[in-house]
Amino acid sequence: MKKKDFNVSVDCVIYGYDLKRLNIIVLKRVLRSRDTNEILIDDLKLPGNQIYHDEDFDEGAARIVKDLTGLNSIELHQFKAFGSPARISGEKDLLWFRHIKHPHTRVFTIAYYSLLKPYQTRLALERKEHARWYPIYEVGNMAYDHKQIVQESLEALRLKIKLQPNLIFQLLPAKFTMSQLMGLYEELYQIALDRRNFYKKINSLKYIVRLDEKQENVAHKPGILYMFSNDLFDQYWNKRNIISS
Amino acid sequence: MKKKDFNVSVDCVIYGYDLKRLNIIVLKRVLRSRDTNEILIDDLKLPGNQIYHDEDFDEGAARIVKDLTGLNSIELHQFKAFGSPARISGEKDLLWFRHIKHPHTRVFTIAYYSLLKPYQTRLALERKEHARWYPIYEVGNMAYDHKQIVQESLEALRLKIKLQPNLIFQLLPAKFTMSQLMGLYEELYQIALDRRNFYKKINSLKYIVRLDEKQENVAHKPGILYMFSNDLFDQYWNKRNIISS
DNA sequence: TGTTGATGTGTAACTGTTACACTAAACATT
DNA sequence: AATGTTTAGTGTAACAGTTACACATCAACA
Repeated sequence: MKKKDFNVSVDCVIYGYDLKRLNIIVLKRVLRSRDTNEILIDDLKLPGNQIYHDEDFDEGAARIVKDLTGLNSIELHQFKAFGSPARISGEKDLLWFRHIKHPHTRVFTIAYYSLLKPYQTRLALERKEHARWYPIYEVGNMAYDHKQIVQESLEALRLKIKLQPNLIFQLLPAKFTMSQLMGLYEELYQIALDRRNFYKKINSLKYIVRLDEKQENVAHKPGILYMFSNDLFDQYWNKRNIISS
Repeated sequence: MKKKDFNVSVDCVIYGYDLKRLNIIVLKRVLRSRDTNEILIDDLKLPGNQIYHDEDFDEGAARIVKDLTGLNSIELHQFKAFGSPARISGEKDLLWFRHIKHPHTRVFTIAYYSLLKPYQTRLALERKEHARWYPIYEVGNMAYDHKQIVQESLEALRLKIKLQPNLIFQLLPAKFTMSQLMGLYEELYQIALDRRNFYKKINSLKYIVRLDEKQENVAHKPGILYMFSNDLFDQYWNKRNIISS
């Protein structure tokens, strides 16, 4: 790359599960005409920022999560760098760059995802960009190539959780029922699971411990509560077979 | 990032299996003192380059492989971006930048790995950097953070092949014996496998077909030759279980 | 007290994994 | 021609995990 007409940024796909649907945090991108006040752009983008001069990618991503949610020490997973020269070439994107920001430059972005509990999170709504949770399977077009970034983050997350199932509990409350865990698997992988087999499977995992408590105030038979133990996970988790069938 | 004092490059970890050891392509980095001709630096680095102004990461990586091996249409796998401000801070690295190249700037790199057959590959040795195959488990210190990049590429590759075992055949000749395939698994994962169980497992995979041929000119019982069928793989390959044990 | 709606549970067939030891084939050596 | 060397090829039994499948239970509410 000869001329330095480009920027490097970090974008985050932040996941949350509200016990019904899988959501991500999106920001609003709105542009009004200065003259007519007509809305020229009104769509969604991912939280992201250019990284600072002496900042690591991981630090940049942590800063974005912190600014947005106030949460420190959230686990971040870098999954891919996006840098196609064409990634900012849509009509709206060019318009946005022309009216609001710097002249259009090539923008590389290092994409991250992270997992958190939406009901324990207050979004920093004071920002002009109006952050909100959005059901991931309902996101339509987004700014730039952010739709693609979301899609690839989902694939990366699904894969990651197959390999490190402990991560899924970052999306759940500390105490959860079997149905809630199963519902999350069904939502994340968009499949239907058999309840009896699921119970059997989970019961065989030593690191998910059954508590002596039940759900309260539900209008049906209350579920038994379980919790995930990180210590037991570390103790029991072993690598799987090398050659997959 | 406020000042644009940085560059973006692509580095490639190119794997080859010579039926004995797993190798990667490395380049020599040599610096001699202008006055005394004393060797100041003599170590190894990964093939890599800054990307062109209008070039995709994938294109940049393809260009590196092409320049080095003459091979087109090699599959490339982006696995991580490295961009820590400290990644170029070793004594030798700073020396190298000072004497030979630009003033030291922050360098981001998008790292790729790819798989090829070393015995079908002629390295472009005319380059001053003297490319060569190097057994991966014997690489010592490398320039910059390249040792770490190699290590992480290996982990990414091991994972990838667990999930997409078809890729492993890119490292083998079109016709191979069971022992060769098993040897590659043993080398890649640094484990010992049981031959009978391995044979049973492989025979159960419909996409690995037994040919009516044997090894020739070997000083022992010749092995039966097998080949991998991409078509059959696509037909039979299914996703595995969601919740890993 | 009955209705509603989600929870909790067992078995049998099947599939894949593990551990384990001897014979066969080709070439090399004498 | 006989022998040695080296690697290839093969089966079984115990075990572990996966699948498919139907009915009784409990809490809230009307």
